[in-house]
Amino acid sequence: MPIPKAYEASEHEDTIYQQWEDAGHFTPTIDPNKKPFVISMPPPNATGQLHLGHATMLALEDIMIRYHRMKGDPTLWLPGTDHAGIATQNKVEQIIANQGLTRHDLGREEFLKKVHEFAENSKDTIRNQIRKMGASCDWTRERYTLDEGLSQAVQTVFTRMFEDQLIYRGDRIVNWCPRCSSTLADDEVDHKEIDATLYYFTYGPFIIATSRPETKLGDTAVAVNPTDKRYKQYVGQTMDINFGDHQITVKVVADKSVDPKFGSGALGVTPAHSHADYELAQKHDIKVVQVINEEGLMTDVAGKYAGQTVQEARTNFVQELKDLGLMVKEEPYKQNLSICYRCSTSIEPLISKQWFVDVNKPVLDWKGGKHSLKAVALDVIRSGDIEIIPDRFNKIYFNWIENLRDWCISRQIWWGHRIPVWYKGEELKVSATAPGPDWKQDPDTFDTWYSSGLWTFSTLGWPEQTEDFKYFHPTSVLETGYDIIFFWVARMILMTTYATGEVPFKQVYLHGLVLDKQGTKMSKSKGNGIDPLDMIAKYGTDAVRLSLVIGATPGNNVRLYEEKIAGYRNFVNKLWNSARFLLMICQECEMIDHETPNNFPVKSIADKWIVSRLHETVKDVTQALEKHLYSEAGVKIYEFLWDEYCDWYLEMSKDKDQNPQLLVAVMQNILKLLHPFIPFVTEKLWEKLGTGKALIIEEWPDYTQIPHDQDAINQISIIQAAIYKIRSTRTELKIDPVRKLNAIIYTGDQYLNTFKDQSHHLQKLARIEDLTIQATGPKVDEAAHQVLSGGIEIYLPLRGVIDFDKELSRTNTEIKETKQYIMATHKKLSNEGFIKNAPPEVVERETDQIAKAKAKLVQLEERLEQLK
RNA sequence: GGGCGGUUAGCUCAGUUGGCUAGAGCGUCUGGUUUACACCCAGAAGGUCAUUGGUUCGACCCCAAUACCGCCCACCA
Repeated sequence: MPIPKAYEASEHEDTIYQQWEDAGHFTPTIDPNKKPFVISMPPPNATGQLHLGHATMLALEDIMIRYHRMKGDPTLWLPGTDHAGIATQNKVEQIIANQGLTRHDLGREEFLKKVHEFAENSKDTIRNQIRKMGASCDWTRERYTLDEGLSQAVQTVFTRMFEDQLIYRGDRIVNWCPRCSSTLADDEVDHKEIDATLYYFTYGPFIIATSRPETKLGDTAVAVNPTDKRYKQYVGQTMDINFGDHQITVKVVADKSVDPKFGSGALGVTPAHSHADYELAQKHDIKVVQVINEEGLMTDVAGKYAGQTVQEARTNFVQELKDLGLMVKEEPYKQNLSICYRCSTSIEPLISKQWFVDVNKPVLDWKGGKHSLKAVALDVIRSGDIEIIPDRFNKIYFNWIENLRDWCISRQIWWGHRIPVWYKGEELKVSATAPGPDWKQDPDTFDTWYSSGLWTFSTLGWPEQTEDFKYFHPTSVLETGYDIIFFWVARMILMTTYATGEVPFKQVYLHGLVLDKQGTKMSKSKGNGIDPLDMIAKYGTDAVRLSLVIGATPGNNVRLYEEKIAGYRNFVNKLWNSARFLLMICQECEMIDHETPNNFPVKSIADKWIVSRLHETVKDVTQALEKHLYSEAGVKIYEFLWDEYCDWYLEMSKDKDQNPQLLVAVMQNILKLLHPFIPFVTEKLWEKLGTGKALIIEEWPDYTQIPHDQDAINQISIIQAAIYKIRSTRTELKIDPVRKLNAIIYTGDQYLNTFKDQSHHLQKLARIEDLTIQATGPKVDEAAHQVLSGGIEIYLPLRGVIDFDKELSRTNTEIKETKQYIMATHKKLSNEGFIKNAPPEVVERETDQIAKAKAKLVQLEERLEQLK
């Protein structure tokens, strides 16, 4: 039974996946004699849906994984999910908000139960969606950041850092999100430009400018530039400033960071609510007064404004300043507002007691010395222990690490790993469980990235020295989006080098963002998003995978649109149908060799040609994959299948010298090369055309085992050129494509045998009835005339059909073009520098080309004479 | 303010050690039921490779500057 005419992806994919998984093909065998290939899957958040970013990640990683598995490497792709502290908690808070509830209404325990339920549900969804993408990851090793073992790892690392005094608790200025009621790390703060007002008002003897007048109620200093003559007299003084009945006391300090040209040149310093001011305060020993609390309300310090929101206080205070006649002017001002990366609420910098990781303390044993986390994180890239692809991200990474401040790791949200610290009065103990009665645990949880920073090794059983950890760590490649380089990649490097003394991975491959056809970011609000699952349902996973991989280069964004996916669906169908054709011919002759792949029984020149081209393709694809050039590898095999195997070899096979064994042998190799890219359709076809073993665990082709014959390539190329010429001549002369023509070809001596051997292909593919092939011969009247490079002449006798004026002008045009080419090439060849400096093979090629063009020109000119 | 990326056919993009007369898919046009595939086949039209200068025997590719588009970091109150 022939297979159906069109490939219906949805009918096969789930079954095939199930077969792979049931057969255990995703689980590697540990072999101490072999070097493993390992990827830790970046864990999707346990919050819901697979999006195109995940799809890209899965497609690329699955290509790497399948390629290495076929190469015979013990290959581990470890999947999992991330509890995603703030993100997940926010999601659930939104859900209960619909019932008019807050997490505080439910209480910690009850709320966490709800989040847990939600996350478990999402995990199921995500797991199935990862399977839909065809990801061949080892589900037997699936992990979740809140698993028992991973929590153990978190506690162990915290304890060790605490003992190394790398972790400290202290009052520091932090980024506070009033809506999340939590701190955020510096890189978890986004920025948004807004139209704000810059207020200038009288402030004792100064006029100061600020966009946040309400914070001035918490000022403890005024800073001026040391060179600023206007204010020199005040420096060092302490003075009281009155706003009506409200008084503040400020110290006047000089600091060169103050720009005398901005505003009035005098800066009101609010150490508790600005990072920059906080640093000034540290430097000049300035008092810190908190005027905004953790709910975003004014504190008692603000006097009559106490209890008001920041916004209210601003409006009211501005009004009061105006009433008092203190307001000097208001200017429109572009302010770069800090907002929360999870809920877009405006961030309040404030002072809070939090846990920090010291990134500058040299406590880490690394390459025979003691170094800071920061220093090691820089060293691993500088020394090449870790390679970032593309390497332009090195600079971005260095810049971030170099400017890294101590990392605030405590969060006031509930969903996450609890900080393993207990208090009893003034006493403090680090312990996973209560050290005894009356001890109270720190209410805070860890920054999500603290636990995901351990992902490559916590998932392998660390802190136990498990067989998995010893064998599979460090991992080979970390593949992820460039938008996550700071959040995650940098954190993994910091945490892993500290905890294990190893790098987490040897290479980092960064992919770009998926954008729509106009190049804008896809988002729910814009409605321009493409749901990968819809596309899978419509076009099949294989097509979706190709559309995300081909045309994408590392670190660069890709645009995705439905027509593109449809195009790759067509490719998948093309493959299906070429296999269908093989099955039709092989069914009769039962000639499929299931036993000895890579046996290439060549008979004809065309056979030698396709095998040689297969050799080149296997080589190109393999080398591209080794260099992480996935798009290029995909394009190469795409073109080989469609343009050469189908359009030429298959067509040539519809003839007397059909060679079914070879057709199948080549197809088997094509299926292998394509399998990492489009695993489903290739596995399906392998059932019919393969060896009986599953394709997923077949051996990757070795091009050195495939014969290569340059002469066969040259011979077929010249035949193809002749066929192209005849076909285009027909179109130009508007000859009915169905009509058979006669042809006379003068080949010269070199190609006489080639043309004679291949005459049946010429006849068939160029639709030639009577074909005369000779080395030379007389000019033919009333015929279309074409000359191939090298002087091979083709006559198509068309008595009464040829328009001689047209033929004349066509010949003239071609003569002109050929002359131009000869002149350009001649110029190149008569340039001494070229002969001297260009590689010999380039010079040789040019010499050869000019000779061929000259031969062609002679023929064309003779023809012109004849036409006149 | 600092840094990065992009600019190649109507659209989306390839073009990795600088060397054939710059390519593909989609779209357009002309034709086409040939031993698979109309999700197909054959052919055609369409490009001063953003601009200017430099290096080189030779530049889409390297360097410098400019313009426009996009992104990241910093945060001058």
